Amino acid sequence: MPKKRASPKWRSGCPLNASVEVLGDRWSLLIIRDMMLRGFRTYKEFLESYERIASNILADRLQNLMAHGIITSERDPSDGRKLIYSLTAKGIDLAPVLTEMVLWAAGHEDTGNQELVRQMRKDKKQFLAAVRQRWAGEQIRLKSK
Amino acid sequence: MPKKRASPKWRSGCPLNASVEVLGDRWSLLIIRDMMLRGFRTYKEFLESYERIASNILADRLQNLMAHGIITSERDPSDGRKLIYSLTAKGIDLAPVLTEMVLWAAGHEDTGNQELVRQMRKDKKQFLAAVRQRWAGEQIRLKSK
DNA sequence: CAATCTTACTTGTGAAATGCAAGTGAAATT
DNA sequence: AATTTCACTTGCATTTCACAAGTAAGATTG
Repeated sequence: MPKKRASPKWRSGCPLNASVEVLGDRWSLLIIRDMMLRGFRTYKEFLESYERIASNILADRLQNLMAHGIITSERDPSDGRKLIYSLTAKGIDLAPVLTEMVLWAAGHEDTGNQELVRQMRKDKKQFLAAVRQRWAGEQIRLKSK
Repeated sequence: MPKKRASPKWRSGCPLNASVEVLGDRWSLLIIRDMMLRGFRTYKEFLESYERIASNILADRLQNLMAHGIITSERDPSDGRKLIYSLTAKGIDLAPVLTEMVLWAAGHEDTGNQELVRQMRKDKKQFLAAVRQRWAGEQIRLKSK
């Protein structure tokens, strides 16, 4: 179900172009990966992720993802400093995109994380269902502290 | 089947990161779309594609895609000025990635090209088979001129 | 409850990527 | 022989990115 355009105008009406304009940079999809696969939900967690995004870029990408309705944020009720970021339905729907990108690279590049790849290859549908399941509750997991 | 790494080192071993490092810019996937879906095969065709890539960026992206084994090039036997670009098997294997990106955007953004989207939604497998079929011959189609 | 620490950012600055216009050389066409 | 086409380069201005440092609000500590 198409919605109003997030940005005033696309370079073109091609849906692939729209995806590229929203997600075609070196960080956005990694942030989504961290949320989807690793359960990261705070700025600090993203900052400390392996690829070492710069803090200003992270702030910018989070704003962008929110502006496009892919994630939302809310205060952590148990710690007023924290913002908890969540995937929206639109964000969760990126799971198939991430899956295919992972499988492509795993098949053609020298990469690691074979466990994830095995799981994705074994049963793509089930993997996607698991991601949806994980985010279905939408309750904020508090750190066990 | 993992191969030797194209670039000396990735930011991380995550396959998603590898994909993002190779394809995570605003043009590479559009070039692949033009080849895969529209049958474009020359520099001039890419240059004149709707989104208007700059000539120096196009040259750079084609080099990059070749360096990563996603496309190859050869002289047009019937016109020594032209280079004919072709997708490799690795490039063709990006079809599922493109498909999911198209379906995601078509479902969540206000985009056009509904015919393509309908076709992809109707039968994803068949659509992928058609792309493979189209590129299976690997013969150079000469312009009917 | 004041000092310190955490968290989520900003700000400043240099480096790199991008975009635009114009040019170049080899091959084809007229 | 002159012109056109093709696949790029080159030069330069603009934008984005990256790194380091700083800041303000809220939480924790002694």
